[in-house]
Parts: sequence; structure tokens; C-alpha cells
Amino acid sequence: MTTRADRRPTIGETHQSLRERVYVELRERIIEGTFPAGMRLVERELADQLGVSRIPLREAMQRLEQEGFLTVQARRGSVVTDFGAQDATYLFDVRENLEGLAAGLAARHATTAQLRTMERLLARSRKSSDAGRLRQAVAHNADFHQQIVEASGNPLLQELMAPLDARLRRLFRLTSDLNDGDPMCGEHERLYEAIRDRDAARAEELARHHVAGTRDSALRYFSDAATQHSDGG
Amino acid sequence: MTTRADRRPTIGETHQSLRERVYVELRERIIEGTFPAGMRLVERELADQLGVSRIPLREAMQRLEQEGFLTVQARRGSVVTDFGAQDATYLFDVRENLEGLAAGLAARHATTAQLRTMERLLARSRKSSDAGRLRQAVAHNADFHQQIVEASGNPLLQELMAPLDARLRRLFRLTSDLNDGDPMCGEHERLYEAIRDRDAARAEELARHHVAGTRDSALRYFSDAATQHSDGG
DNA sequence: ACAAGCTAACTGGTATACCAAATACCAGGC
DNA sequence: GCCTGGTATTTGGTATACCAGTTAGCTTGT
Repeated sequence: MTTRADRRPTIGETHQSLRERVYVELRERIIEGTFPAGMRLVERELADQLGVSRIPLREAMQRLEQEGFLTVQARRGSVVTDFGAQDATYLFDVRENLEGLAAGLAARHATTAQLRTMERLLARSRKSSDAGRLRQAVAHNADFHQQIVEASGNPLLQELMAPLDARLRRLFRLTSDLNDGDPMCGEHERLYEAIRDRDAARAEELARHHVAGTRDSALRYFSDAATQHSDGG
Repeated sequence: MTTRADRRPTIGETHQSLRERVYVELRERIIEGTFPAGMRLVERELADQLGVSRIPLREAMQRLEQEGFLTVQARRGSVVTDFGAQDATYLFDVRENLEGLAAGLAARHATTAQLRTMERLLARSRKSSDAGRLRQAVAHNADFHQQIVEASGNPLLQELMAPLDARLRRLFRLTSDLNDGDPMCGEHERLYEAIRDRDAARAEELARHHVAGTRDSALRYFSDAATQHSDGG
């Protein structure tokens, strides 16, 4: 169980490879908005700033490119990829299916330990939400989803979902914390019950519906933002 | 002013980067079986053999690792990832969903040009199949699937499917050419008709069913192989 | 003054050499 | 025979240099 609660960029924790740490660091900066869309990243400059050489930096950047966070133009530099309403649509279309698949598989294959973990994360999420700690609630919700994917027992699905989770976090970051915690918790609880009851069809349906709901609220944000922009222009 | 206005697809493929070429080369070797599962890859040795330095080789290997073709153990070297019945199951579970999604989206968004391309590929596949050129038929079938994904209009879906296609090719390679061309063509034709008729639900259903059929025949191969092995041992 | 062409700086791509860390294997001592 | 320690191997990482496009600025000619 990897609760990605505290991922400190401090060099000296466990010794992951430098490439990995640089990757995480840059990814977080993009997700958090420290590196906004369109920002130009210069290899030598960035390597110097991070205190690493160009090789691990390049390897980290290559991975970020593959995962859609960077756009690398050969000999023209790298820029942080834009993320708009259209990209959000693409993301949710895929997530709706993969989350549905994960939930269905989880209903079939989840171990009791995994079910217990889901229950625990759900309780934490509910608690954080009730206490008004939206940020924590969102993190626990993400962990809950991750646990479902893990419980699916399909490692390929986990591989595919991991970068999508990162993109989703970026989207949530862009759309501030508009994430209505309460209805989410309710949906999560029903989803959990379906998985616990081994009702694969219902679990899949609930998961898909849940993602669709998230999509709608995210797209609502974009259409609102567009309206605001057209005023200012 | 210049907010990422330059989204040019003018990335001429005249000269790919060395990293890209090495990546493709190694991937093909793994798919074709020149580098069998379990084979150990030594960086400097391989770099020397390919006539490149370690940097582009490492970047290519990193990508292969992410896409599941290599397993890199920290400071213990890289080995070609194994691909067994279980992995095939994982792959088909995901593909069933993503191909279904792609077909549904393609039914909604395919342009007439894309429909025409599908039709052409289908005709070629049929022709190759009738002429007994199984290898060509399989290639055209793959192109047909790829065209559906492209017609989905979801670039994220394309990104996700590309590495899965490579894995599928590897699987087909392992299972020789057991791919019964004839029934495949029939299913493809019905799938095409559903897309052409803008029947998204039917297209999705047909695509999923088609993948499920492919899975069954692939898994049949594995269980046969297992039986043979248990004889010998 | 303006446009075309050239040049120089910038930046990514690659090569080479080197060091550090970790592992694996072998030899020697108990 | 087993454990320990050293050494070779291999990867991870860095520094440095050079090459090759790309861009932008300058020069030059009309």
C-alpha cells in the first residue's frame, strides 16, 4: 500500500534513482502549476537549478513527455503541455472505461484485506470531508480509487492508470477545489458496497457513472472559465 | 502574446532521433523474438553492438521498461520481460474495453475519409486472407484496428493503445500465426458496418466481442502449450 | 527603408571518459 | 564446510566536449 501522502523532494530519503526523483519533482511542479502550461524548459538551466546533470534530467523529461506533461520539439526545446477542456474530455472518456473495468474486476478479485483498506480510506475521506479538510478528502478519494485499481488484480491496468491519475490531479488543481466532497463520498460508499457484495456489473456501472459525474463538473468549470474569458477579451 | 500558438505537426520524420531508432529496433527485436524473454541486456555491450553511445540506448531502454518490454533491476541489469498467459489475460481485459471505447467513439466521429480508409484496409485484409498470405492479412487487420482508434478522435486513447498494440504483436508472434483469418474478416466487416451506420452501441459491442474472441484463441494456445509442457516434464 | 541572405548564439543530441555504488563471484581463512 | 572479504562487473550518475539544427539578429544590397 503506497499512500502517496508525503513525497518529499528532499534528497536523502530512500535512494531512488535521481531520474525518478527529478521526474517526480518536475511532475509535481507541473501539476501544482509552478510550471504553468506553455512554460519553456531549458535543459542546462533546469539541470543547474535542480543540481543534477543533464542525463537524469533528460530521462525524467522524456518520461514526462510520454505521459503527456511535456511537449518536446527536437532541437527547439520543451514546453509544458497545455491542458484544456478538450483534453479533459479525452481523459474522462478513457477513465470512465478503465475505472469501470477496474471496479468490475475488483468486485471479482478483491481480497478481504483490500476491502478493509477501501473501507478505511472511505472512512478517512468521510471524516476529512466532514471536518472541512477538502484537500485531505480529495487525497483520500484518490487513494480509494487507486485501491480499487490495485484490487482489480490487473497490473497492466495499474500501469495505465498511474499517469492518468497524475493528469487528473493536474486537472483538479486547475479547477481549484471545486470537488464537491459530499456527493462523492456517497457515490464512493455505494461503489464500495457493490464491490464488497461482489456485484461486478453494478460496481462497473457505479464507477462509470461516478467518473461521468466528475467529468460533468470539471467541464462545467471549463465552460464557466470560457465565459469569463470572453468577457475580459 | 505567444501562448503556445505553435502546435505544428511539422515534425518531419526525415531524421528521427537516435533514441527513437534504437527504441524501435530493440522493440522489434523483442517482439520478433530475437531477444527472447529472460535475455539479459548489458548496456555498454548493446550500445557497442548498435554503434551508439549509452545515452540514446539508456533512453530507449527506459522507454521499453515503461512499456513493459524490459524489466530493469536497479544495478542488476535489464532483462527482457516475460510474457505469459496471465499477461495475455491482463492485456485482453484492457484491450476489450479500450477497443470498445474506440469503436463507439469512431462510430460517432469518424470522417468519411477515415471510413474509406477502413474499407480499403478491410478489402486488402480480405484479399490477403483469401490468397493465403496470413502475415499480410494480420498486418492489415492491425492497421484496421489502428484506424478505428484514430477515428475515435481521442488522442489519449491512441497514446494508450500504441504500446498495447506492440504487446499484442508480440503475443501474436509467440502464438505463431494461429490467427484464423476468415472469421476475423467477417467480424471486422460487421464492425465496420456498425461504425459506418453510426451505431455506436453496436460498434462497441462488436469490438468487445471481437477482442474477447481473440483472447479466447490466444489463451487456448497457452493452455495447449502448457499441456504439451506437462507431457515433456 | 525594406527585404533577402548570412552569421552567430542558443539549445538539444550524441559521444567519451570517469567516478561511485551495488551486486556477484571467487578466494582464503576459520 | 561455511563465512568473510576483496575484486571484477555492471549500472547509475556526472562532467565535458562537440555536433547539428533552429532562431534571431545583423549585414548588405536594391
